[in-house]
Amino acid sequence: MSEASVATLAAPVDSGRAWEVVLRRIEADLVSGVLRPGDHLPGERALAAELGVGRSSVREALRALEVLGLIRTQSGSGPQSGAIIVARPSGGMAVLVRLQVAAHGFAVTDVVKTRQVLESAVVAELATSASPDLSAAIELLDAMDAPPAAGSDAALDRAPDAAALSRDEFLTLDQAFHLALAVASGNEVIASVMGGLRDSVEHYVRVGAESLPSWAAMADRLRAEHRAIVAAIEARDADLARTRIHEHIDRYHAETIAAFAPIAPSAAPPD
Amino acid sequence: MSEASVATLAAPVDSGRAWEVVLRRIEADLVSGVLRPGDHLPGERALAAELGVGRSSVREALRALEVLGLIRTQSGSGPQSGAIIVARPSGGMAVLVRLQVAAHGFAVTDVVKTRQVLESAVVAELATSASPDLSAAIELLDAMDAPPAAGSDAALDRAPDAAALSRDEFLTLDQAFHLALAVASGNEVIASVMGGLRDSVEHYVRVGAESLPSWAAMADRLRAEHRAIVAAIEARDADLARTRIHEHIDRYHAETIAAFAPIAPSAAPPD
DNA sequence: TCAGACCATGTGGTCCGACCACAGTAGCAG
DNA sequence: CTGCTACTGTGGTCGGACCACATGGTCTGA
Repeated sequence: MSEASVATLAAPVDSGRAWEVVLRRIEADLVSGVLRPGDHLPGERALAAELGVGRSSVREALRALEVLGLIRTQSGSGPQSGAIIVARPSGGMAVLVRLQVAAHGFAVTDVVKTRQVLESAVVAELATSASPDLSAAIELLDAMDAPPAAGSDAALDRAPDAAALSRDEFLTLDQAFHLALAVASGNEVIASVMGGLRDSVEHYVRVGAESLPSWAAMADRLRAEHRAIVAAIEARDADLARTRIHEHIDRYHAETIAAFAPIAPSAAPPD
Repeated sequence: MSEASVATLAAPVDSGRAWEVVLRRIEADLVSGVLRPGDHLPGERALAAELGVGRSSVREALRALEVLGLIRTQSGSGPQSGAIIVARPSGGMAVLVRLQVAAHGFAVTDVVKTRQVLESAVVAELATSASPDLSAAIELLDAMDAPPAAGSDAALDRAPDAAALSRDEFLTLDQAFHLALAVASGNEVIASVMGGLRDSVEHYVRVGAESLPSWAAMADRLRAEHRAIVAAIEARDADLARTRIHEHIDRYHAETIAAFAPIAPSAAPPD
């Protein structure tokens, strides 16, 4: 069975493209348990020889798996090199959603509405959960509050000016907070989809944030709303948590995206 | 213009792998509106020359886009050949989730839960909508009822009298019904995500359906539940609609997926 | 003996050239 | 005008070649 030099010998079922053969094989190994998260895939050359296809085809399949977030590749040698089955799903869904939004020009309002639906469910789930672990989310909130003089070693290199965090830093933490809630709810699927949706409108959010009359005021309100959401969860008030995060997202996008109204590609690339 | 062999001319920023450059470029064209659904991408050779990368790298990027369900490729010549931006967002999400499930990245229960969240929101939205257009969904329900005592060549070894539709036919219509509800709610993003999630567990559903003691009974119950959901929407009872579709999905998967695969409760790890 | 430089090895990343199968299309022959 | 054929362009595949990189062993000098 190691004789795989000629396709006619080892491939009774061709089933279309060569890279699909590779993909199918890897999926089969995944399902059967031969391959597990953390395992190394055989080298590209070995895989090609084993399956009787060219290395190019193997690479195309590997590329597909990589964008799906299933594997991670690394050049060089050593235990970290090669293609490794990724344990935690991350990124793939985000890329997918972002590209589909880009391709279909899905209305931003629909994306926002979907976020509301998902995040409402997340906080409601957390509020009705026995002992939700909000520590990660709360840590992020603390980081968003943190004045640079707080002694946190993470703020060592940051200039201790009046504005504690830049817009980008704040928005990154904000994104992480929302994601942390989803993760805390234990549903990786929702977390992944949420991440993708957020990514897909990220550009609009950041541009919109630039044109706010007062970013500091906005940040303050967001901080307060975040705390209120967590408080509602901790108070086991699912309905209140739903309402608060719904309005939180509503206002957030109303004041950023709507700020520069038409989504029209204003182009104007700086360079 | 054809001599763009040197990357320094057209690529001031290298940004890692060559195929990522291609991916980024296509995404940018998608976002900016240069590329729209239905459009043809430039040929692989042309794209390679334009971006100053090898054709292999272009192909890897195209492969990524293809598994993501963003493009469709076709050999030969003519208007249908080449890489075309796909109009309907279908397949990509299904592949992603299926593989992640296979790699133990996603729990099937999480996929099901996410469906419940999204579909509950959909029916609630429809129930509170002024004049929801359920005609498409109802047509599908009628088709599921339809007893085409003959003609259905798919019912080869099935009892031709009692079982009107084969399992596959029924499940296809079922999928279409759920999707029709999402489309009727007007949120394409939710519809797209829902479709992908449903597709991704389709395999498990079909296998599970094989082992049911009585498919006819199951089909009857599903039909009744579908009608009940529509009735709740038409009665403008959002809460009832939510409850009904939630339980509908619950039972559906409880009797199929759980039938052959003991799924560990995600929220309650044994400890 | 030990530390550092050095090279052999194996990995993915990339490019290139070649060939194939396929599907239209233009052109020719009838 | 009709029908067939050859051409053209597309993606699909393959094999080889080279690169950059990281590791691990070996060699050399102090």
